[in-house]
Amino acid sequence: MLHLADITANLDIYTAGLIKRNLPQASELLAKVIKLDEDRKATQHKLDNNLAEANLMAKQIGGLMKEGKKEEAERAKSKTAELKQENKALGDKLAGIQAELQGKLYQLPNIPHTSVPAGNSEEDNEEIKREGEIPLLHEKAVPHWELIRQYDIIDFDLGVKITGAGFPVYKGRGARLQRALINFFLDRAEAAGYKEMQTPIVVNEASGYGTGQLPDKEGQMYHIDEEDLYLIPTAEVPLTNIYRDVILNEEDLPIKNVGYTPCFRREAGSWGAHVRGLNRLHQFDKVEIIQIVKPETSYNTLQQMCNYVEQLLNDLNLPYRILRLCAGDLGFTSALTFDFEVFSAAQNKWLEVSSVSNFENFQANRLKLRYKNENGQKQLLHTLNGSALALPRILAAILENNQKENGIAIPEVLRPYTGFDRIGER
RNA sequence: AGAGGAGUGGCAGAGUGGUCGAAUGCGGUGGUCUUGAAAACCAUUGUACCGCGAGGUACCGGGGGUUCGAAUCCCUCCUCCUCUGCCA
Repeated sequence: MLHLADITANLDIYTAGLIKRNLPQASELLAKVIKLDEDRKATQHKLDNNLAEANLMAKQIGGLMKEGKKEEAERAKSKTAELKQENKALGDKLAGIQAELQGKLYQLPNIPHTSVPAGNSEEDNEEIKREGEIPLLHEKAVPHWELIRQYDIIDFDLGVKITGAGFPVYKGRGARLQRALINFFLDRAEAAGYKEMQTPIVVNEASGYGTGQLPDKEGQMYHIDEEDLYLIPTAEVPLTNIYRDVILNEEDLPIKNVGYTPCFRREAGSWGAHVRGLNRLHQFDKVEIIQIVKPETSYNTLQQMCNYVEQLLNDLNLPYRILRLCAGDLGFTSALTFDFEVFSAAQNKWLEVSSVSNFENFQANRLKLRYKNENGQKQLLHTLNGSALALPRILAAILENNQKENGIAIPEVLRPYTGFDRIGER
């Protein structure tokens, strides 16, 4: 959520930022928000004054009662009725204004960083780096959805039987390989100074609002009606909401946490012929890193997190490219996002496996996540996160890129985790 | 899940209708004393909003209600504890 005082102080920047986000009516939207805030202040001021008066009268009545002046007290009481009614109306009005203001603010996305290219769709994303060699596959090479059948390591039909489409069953060496990747990612993160956290994978509404999945993306999350809870679409939600309503000390910073969780996405409407196999699932595993840092260091941190992700891809020996997302493709809460895509050779396709973002204080403002600076003032922090990494597409790329005529070679770094160096015929 | 009990400031813990934003203790911060430290003593110490300021308002688990007035009474939800039941 954008910070109201910041908007007022830097109206031009915010207007331009939202226009870049393809919100041509930004100026009117912000004017409305500012107007609402002014209304809020005026109404609250009036209500506060009235309440002060009512408090005073109540005290006087109390005094009169004590002195035994019952009649005077009764007379004073009758005078409060009108004031009370007025305050009730003012209170309702204030609540209405606040709800409307809150609603408007919730609908405003974060403003893009200056380096974010203009654009409407993924077509306009800027490729800033390409690394690694695209493997030459043998003649009979096939996409991963063939390979998993051939080697019997992932079973979509079983998933359909148990649950439905998009919930695969990992079997034998397939399961082992996935577990190896999870452990590899967690160990690496820990070595890089991230603290491992195991969180709930079901969250309440407040958490959804805290990181920005709610109010507008509820269609993307599975909802448990009975308890009014949501299945997490990413570990970002629980990992970051740990710090909701928290005031940190300067020496606690930076916060660096990592968590492995399953993630659940309804992906309503995004299914199609181009999405096959492991490319898009309703349930998938992901290791997520988050950082909470002082505002002035957050872009260094973003770079550092990108370097970290890059190193993982290098170590897995996967060809990848890095994209700077354009304004139109940028997530609602993000100021700057780098997407990492690996090349899955048999599909001849780039697959997004990580998204590393700086949210600046957008989430922190919703979360009320602050720290006490050296002057004792409370200041909003910056939050960042990144996938490190998302499992299924990494798996797809490993399977496709490393396929030989007699099996699939396991990347060196994973062998200590898998305990085998290839996946062969069943 | 059923029965009972409880949720108060960083922590512990008083307060059951009116000078209570809240006693007291611990902790924190500043100071006195000391070569230094400890102890002792003095002062100070919640959050948010409005206001240039003086100051005002709200907050005693969340929401609603009764009352001139609510931490205190009522309703409701949440959480924790004890006992019973169930269970990985």
